[in-house]
Amino acid sequence: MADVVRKPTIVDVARAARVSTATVSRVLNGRRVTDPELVRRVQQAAEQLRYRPSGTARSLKAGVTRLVGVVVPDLANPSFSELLRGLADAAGGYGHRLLVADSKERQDEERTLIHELAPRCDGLVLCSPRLPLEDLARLTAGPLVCTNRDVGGLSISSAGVDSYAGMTEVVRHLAALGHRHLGYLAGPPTSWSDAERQRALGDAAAALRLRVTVARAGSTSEDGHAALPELLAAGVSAVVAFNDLVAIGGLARLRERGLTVPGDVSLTGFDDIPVAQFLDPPLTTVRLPNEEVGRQAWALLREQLRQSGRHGAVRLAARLVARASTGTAPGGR
Amino acid sequence: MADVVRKPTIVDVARAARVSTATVSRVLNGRRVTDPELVRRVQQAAEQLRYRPSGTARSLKAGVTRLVGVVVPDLANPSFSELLRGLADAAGGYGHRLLVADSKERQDEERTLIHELAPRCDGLVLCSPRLPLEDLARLTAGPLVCTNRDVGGLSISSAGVDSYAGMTEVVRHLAALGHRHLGYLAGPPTSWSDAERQRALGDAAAALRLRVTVARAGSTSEDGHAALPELLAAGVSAVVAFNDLVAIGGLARLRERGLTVPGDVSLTGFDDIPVAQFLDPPLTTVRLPNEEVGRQAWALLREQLRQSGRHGAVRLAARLVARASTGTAPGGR
DNA sequence: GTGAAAGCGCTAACAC
DNA sequence: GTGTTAGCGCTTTCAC
Repeated sequence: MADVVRKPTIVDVARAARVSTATVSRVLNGRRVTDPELVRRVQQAAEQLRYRPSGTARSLKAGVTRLVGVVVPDLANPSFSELLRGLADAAGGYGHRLLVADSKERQDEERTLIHELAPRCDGLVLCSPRLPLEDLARLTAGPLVCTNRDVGGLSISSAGVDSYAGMTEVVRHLAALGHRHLGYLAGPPTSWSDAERQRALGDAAAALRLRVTVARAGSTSEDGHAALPELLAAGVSAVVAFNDLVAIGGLARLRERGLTVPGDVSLTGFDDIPVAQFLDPPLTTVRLPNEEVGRQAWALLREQLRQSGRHGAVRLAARLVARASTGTAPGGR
Repeated sequence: MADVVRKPTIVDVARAARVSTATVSRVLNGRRVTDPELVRRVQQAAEQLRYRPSGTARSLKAGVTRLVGVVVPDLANPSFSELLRGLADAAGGYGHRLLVADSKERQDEERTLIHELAPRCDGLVLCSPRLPLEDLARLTAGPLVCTNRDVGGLSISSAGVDSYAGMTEVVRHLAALGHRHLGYLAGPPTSWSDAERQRALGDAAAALRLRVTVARAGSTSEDGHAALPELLAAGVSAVVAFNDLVAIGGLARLRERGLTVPGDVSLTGFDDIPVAQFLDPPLTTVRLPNEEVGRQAWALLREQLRQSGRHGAVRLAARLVARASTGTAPGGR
């Protein structure tokens, strides 16, 4: 009448080794057990039964899960993959694993996921959350870190990149090359990073007396490819893309139109994804330390895990990487 | 003497609402509770205490975690991101979440992660595991699915892409264009997918009486960029890359050398990552349904979750996408 | 030094 | 219909 499928528990091991469950626990956790005979019996029984202690039971007993919940708008977006890698590595160093979920850029899904993940984790990292601030405010139950997102005056930790400064550099770079009319291929409407970049673009352009035309694109190459003609029609001499992927789509469209880069039109991206430097021409872009953002997110979460209420904000520098996709404006000086 | 930090438990809610814990549980789980007054009291108490049921306790009671452990060699690799997305989506539809870990292409790390994740999940998905077959065989404890990996005669489910057929198509395509000497930019040495592609390349080339030169590259654009000269020195007329990223690096190197594609040299990738079609020239490659592999992995895992021991194998078709990076061989007919 | 037993937070039989 | 209670698998006092 042996249960064939049931996983062996500590009781089974104890019975097989003819010791108490306490002893099994002690042996398996390296606590002091003097009698070598008992140690041997326990190890042998555990081995033979292929016993694995239940992580759930351990978590319940310990009161912590050693799990970090992560909500991402799009798992397939390279920027988030990099962030995830940094986060996984940093948290892993402290024995914490990642419970990852994809919100597919949808606010309702994001809300649902947050509520579902929170009770199963020690803390949450929300990557570029699309949720409005007031919703975020209601979440202040457990340890929480937001990345690349303004958290207003809320007592929420945040880690991110200084998109504003990065974009300012881009505009200055283009202005110095004589461009007077810039086109912007905008990102997802709910993205705070996009709002931030657009704000920097507007401010810097105003200060330098540049014209700006904005076309709604998105976050993929298809989006950039589709939206670029609108900018061309407006007569821009330089195209600033929300990110590298969008820039790549724009670049393809420019080629289709028989336009050369940077001869006819200059082009910039944002992110400096690995392929950016291998494009033709190599893409002028802004390097974002996404992996480091992930690491910092963990550092901030850890602070809260150690002492609840300790929140902070980290803003990492983004710097312009000038390559060959930008050049002097056609009619410029 | 109120504990400020302690999270409220079901007992706290029961006390506050002056009912039993069973009633709290029933109300919160939508079980039948007739007295509307009780319902109201419970809801109010739960609300006010900001009560969240412990996921750990629920898991322990239920005997399942609703968690799927996933081990990936490199989180930042686009192919894995796509697979992850498909897996997350499919599993999410059944209320399961992903516990993701990055092995950084290291066998020992992979082994460690498997042993750490297994006891915390209902099942495991190993993406392109680098571990030798004999190690894999020892893991046959819980539900397990491997992706893009030969599992020999082991009773392990596997989902993957037919790289062999895909690569065979590539070689035939190039042979038809008159190429007689192919160069291969090989992937990571421990990758089974690479071995499979290389085998197909060898077989097809032999059948068509083509010469093949292999250069060790890797999985990144840098690797392709670095390894390409070796192939040029050998005098190949077409370069076949392990994947698109490697191909992009190779493409950049060809341009640096003043060579045109496909005029002087033809080039192919593998994966059809989103940017492939936007390159100059658009890359001839093999489309891999990575997201679908993720979905199938879940389907196979679910089979095992429903009935342990039910394993299967799914092999998805990969098809050649001929674009402009391949053309007739320079001296060819 | 080892075993017995309490208890982590929850759900579901069972009793009333 | 609601309350009482056992028990999920583990760790860790507390007795002996």
